[in-house]
Amino acid sequence: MFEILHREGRARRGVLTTVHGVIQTPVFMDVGTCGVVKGGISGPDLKKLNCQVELSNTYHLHIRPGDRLIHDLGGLRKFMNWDGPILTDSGGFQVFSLAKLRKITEEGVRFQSHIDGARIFMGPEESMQIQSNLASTIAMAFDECVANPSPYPYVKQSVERTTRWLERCIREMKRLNELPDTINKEQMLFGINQGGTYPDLRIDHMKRISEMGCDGYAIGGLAVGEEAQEMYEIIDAVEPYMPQDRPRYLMGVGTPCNILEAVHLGVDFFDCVMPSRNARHGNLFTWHGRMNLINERYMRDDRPVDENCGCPTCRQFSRAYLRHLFKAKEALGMRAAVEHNLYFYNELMQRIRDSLEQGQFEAFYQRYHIALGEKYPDEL
RNA sequence: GGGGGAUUUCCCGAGCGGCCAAAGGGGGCAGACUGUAAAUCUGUUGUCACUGACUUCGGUGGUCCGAAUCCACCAUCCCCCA
Repeated sequence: MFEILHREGRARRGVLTTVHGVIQTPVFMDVGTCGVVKGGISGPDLKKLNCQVELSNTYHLHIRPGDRLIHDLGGLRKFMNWDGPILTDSGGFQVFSLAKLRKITEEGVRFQSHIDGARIFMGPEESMQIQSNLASTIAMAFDECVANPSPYPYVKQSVERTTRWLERCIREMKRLNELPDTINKEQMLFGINQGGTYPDLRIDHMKRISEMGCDGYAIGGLAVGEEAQEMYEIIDAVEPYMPQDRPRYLMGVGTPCNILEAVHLGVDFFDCVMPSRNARHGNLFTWHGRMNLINERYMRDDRPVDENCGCPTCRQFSRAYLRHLFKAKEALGMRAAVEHNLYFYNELMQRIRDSLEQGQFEAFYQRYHIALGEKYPDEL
């Protein structure tokens, strides 16, 4: 159940209660596609980084090690030693990202495994079965994520199919939650809004799925090719049609600025590979903007990445040392960088929540919505 | 003492008379990354007054219209025989 504690403009400060714990929103979910956050971050590590929700992926875990195996070992939470809530993505995004390796029909999607080329079929029922086996807290509906821009007629028929797929997801989940060997019989289901960059398709679709009684609603298919401004316009257009009493999740987004803008527009849940991926590439997020750790200017810089940051990395290592670790391709560098970025993202959300509780969100938004996107200033 | 082979731009290494400021790696520098086929990808890497000019391929001299490429000597390194 979802409860809204405070509002400021369209922004919401809420609490989602789940069988695996309480989620304070707005929240960022740390992405661990294959049952681990890349860079060597364990479940207990995530706790120290103030992670509330871990996100894993249906498609990847189905291919390896197999969802049945994970079921037999007690579910993904036990498997990866993470005792908090998990959201599993449905494989819908792989319909987009593995475009060269798949074929879509009404029934579902035929993928060619990116690991060994084996043919895999995934439709709404299969996706729900896999997610049920993984026993995540929240399952995502199986959708088609379309690249932006895509032609109107294609997006229209794709969205209609995604609606029919949602009906099948709901039916299948109901069935699975009643089976005796289902680990999490309270699994929640979030529906996903699509419609590319066309406001009318977005709104029509949102109206349709909002009547279908999902536990939450996601906006998918954004940050996949369109300009940020266009993304905000879509959120702005769709948000009024999203149920007030359900969490809203903007899938795969994004930069700290994107998140702040979207909270401002009424979104509660976020996830993105950006903090972990950029960290692996030496790119760190700070309150002064983005720092490229491998830049020459940090060679002799004895200071932590951010003097005011409480993360394990900033408490232990200098910029110069981290730069050295990156240059030497040492695993510790990546791990330390990922820890910093995840801590930063979770800290960002904490500060957003605090500001909402204090009625100061608008001021917070004005102060940071530009600054967070800047390049780290030379004088610092 | 005799015979043979090498020496290329930061490093390794291709080039064996014009299309060579010189392939390809590595390293360096910078950029990208948005429900993760991503410890990946892109650009750049002699100098400058940069759609052009100048200096560079161990050194010095030479052959030729033209040399990193051919010749002579010198230097350094490696291998083989004594």
